[in-house]
Amino acid sequence: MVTITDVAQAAGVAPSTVSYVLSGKRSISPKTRRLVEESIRRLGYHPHAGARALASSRTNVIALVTPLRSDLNVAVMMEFVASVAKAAREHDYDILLLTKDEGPAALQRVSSSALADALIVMDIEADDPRVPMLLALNRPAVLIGAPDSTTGLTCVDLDFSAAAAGCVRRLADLGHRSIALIGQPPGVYRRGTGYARRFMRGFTETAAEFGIRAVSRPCPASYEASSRCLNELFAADPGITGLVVHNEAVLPAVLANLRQSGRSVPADISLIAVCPDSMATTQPVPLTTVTLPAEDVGALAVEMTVRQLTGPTTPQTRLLAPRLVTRKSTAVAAQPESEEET
Amino acid sequence: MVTITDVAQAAGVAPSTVSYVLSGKRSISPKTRRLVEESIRRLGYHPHAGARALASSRTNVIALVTPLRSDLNVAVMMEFVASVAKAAREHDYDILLLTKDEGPAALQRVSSSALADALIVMDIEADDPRVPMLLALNRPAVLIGAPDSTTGLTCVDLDFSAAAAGCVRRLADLGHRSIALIGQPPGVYRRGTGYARRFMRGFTETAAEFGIRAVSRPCPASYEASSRCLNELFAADPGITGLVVHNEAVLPAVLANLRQSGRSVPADISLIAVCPDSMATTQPVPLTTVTLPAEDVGALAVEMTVRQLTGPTTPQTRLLAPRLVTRKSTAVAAQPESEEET
DNA sequence: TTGAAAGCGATACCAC
DNA sequence: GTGGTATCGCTTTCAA
Repeated sequence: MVTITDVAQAAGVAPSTVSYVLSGKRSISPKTRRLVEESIRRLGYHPHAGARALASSRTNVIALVTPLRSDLNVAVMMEFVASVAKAAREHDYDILLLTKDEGPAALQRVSSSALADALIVMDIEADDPRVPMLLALNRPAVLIGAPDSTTGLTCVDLDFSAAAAGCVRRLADLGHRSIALIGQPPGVYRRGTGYARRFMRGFTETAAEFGIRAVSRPCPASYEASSRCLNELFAADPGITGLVVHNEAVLPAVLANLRQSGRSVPADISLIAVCPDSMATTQPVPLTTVTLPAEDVGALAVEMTVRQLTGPTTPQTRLLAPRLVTRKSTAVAAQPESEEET
Repeated sequence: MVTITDVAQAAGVAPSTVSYVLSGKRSISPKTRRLVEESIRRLGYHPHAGARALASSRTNVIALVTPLRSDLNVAVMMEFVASVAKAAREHDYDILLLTKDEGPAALQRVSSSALADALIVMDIEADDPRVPMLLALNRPAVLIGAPDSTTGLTCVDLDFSAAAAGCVRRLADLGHRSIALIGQPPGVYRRGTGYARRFMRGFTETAAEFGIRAVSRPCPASYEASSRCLNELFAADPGITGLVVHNEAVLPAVLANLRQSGRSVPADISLIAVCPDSMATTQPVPLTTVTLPAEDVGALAVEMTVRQLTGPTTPQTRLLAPRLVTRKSTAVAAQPESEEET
């Protein structure tokens, strides 16, 4: 193994000098710098992470806590994880992967054993057991998502409320007066996962503002459930012409159902999906979607983490704007028979 | 911060004794053990990972290299990652997450800086640039997947060849004499990703053994591409009654296409999909699938890693058997008119 | 601008 | 069965 001493000897300087060249914490003569850097490269020196952590109390590792088994939104989840991983590397941090099932104790363990300098925690529930632990740990932390009470917490999230509002506004602008939302599986709301609730609330409220009828329903991830859900929605309001689907898994099922029941998209029903772009283009009709800027969220989460690591910061919650991408599943509402044309 | 010395003092023993209680590397009197364990719990002691790594040259971390951005098989990928993470924790290891884009240099970095004791590398290509690096590093490593040459490597993978054979056999048993395969996107084959090739080869070869006609085609992940692909397959052999889809992304698209072209599943076409169970049940017809035992693969990869860490082992490649789950998308082939009934 | 040396918190060897 | 202590490789203070 190549140590700092080896490098120092090769360069004819003291180990401390090598350390300073690496850290940039004091000025080094150009000549010495050259010498040291040369030796580092020649010997293929990489500082020993453990030794460094021990001496400096910093690991350059961020723990990422993510719900790996959640069937919901696997693709979206993955995008978050990927963007966090990428952003972390850009700041010279590595990612230690913890799963949500490990619970609050895992946070404790990682923090106390100095495995990571900071934590990024995903899939936050309304009353998440990991939150009090996080607060107690007193380590830099960023939540992706937000619990009911965000006091003392730094949170980043998509503005799901705005996403829902955007969907409703678009449908309203197209002349739809009766719209429906197919939501996430019931369990997601039951657990109080923030984004699902916020989306549904935003949907209902914005519809109210626009004075249009809106019904919504959670929907389990199976074909039958989605048929049932769709039927219930149309039973509740037969005049529905606009549909928002906030449930990736049943997206193909919903489209198949609509077709089978003789409703064509977008002629009869305008549909907006909340999903990654990749899913939008593998459906029979390219879907108008609200895209969740996972890339930005990940980058921002890392940035806020690094900022906390660099100096004191004040807790804040930042909500990112969603993007509405228009494709071919939305159209102007058919003229209702009751209204007369001028 | 609570150190081993604090615990030792609280328990009235030497630090080394605490260390031995923890590691079990020498016998401890029941009384001392109680005393020490008590103090550990009371003080909430967790050994400092860096200090431990420095003194013992072991980190209890496994680096997992995974292609986070690959659009293909996100769900399946995630299952692998999840199962590796879970299995690792069961062996008291943590996971350091590296992405494939970081390339071979990342392996080098992680190994040289002693961030991890071993590596698990996913999504291996025929001539993967990470493989020579892995060989050079001389660290315990397990590949999930396999390159062309596996000399000196420990690999775990699904037996995609057997998976394909299983599909063909099933279709043949049901009386289908003309079958087709919709494969992964062309890029996957071009990169020489082992599993895709092995599946396609297995498909063709087994069909030949059974003396039935088989055509296959890669398929890009878009609706249009999948229509085109389907058309081309039927153009190549209008008599196709059995279809294997080894491409999650276009699965809904293929089903929609079949329906639109008036072919019903399973009456006219028997379909077997290679995908996670969750996708099988959100389609209009519950799909007969070949399920990839991701859970087992992850567990086995970790186990083989840990074994290497524990003692000397001989390189070996292990292929796991796929599971064929019968649902409702497969049926006995319609009696061809040309053959007469007895 | 650089060097010497004291820790950081464990492990594991050597004594007893 | 237990204790003392050198050691791991690096950072950072103190001195020059």
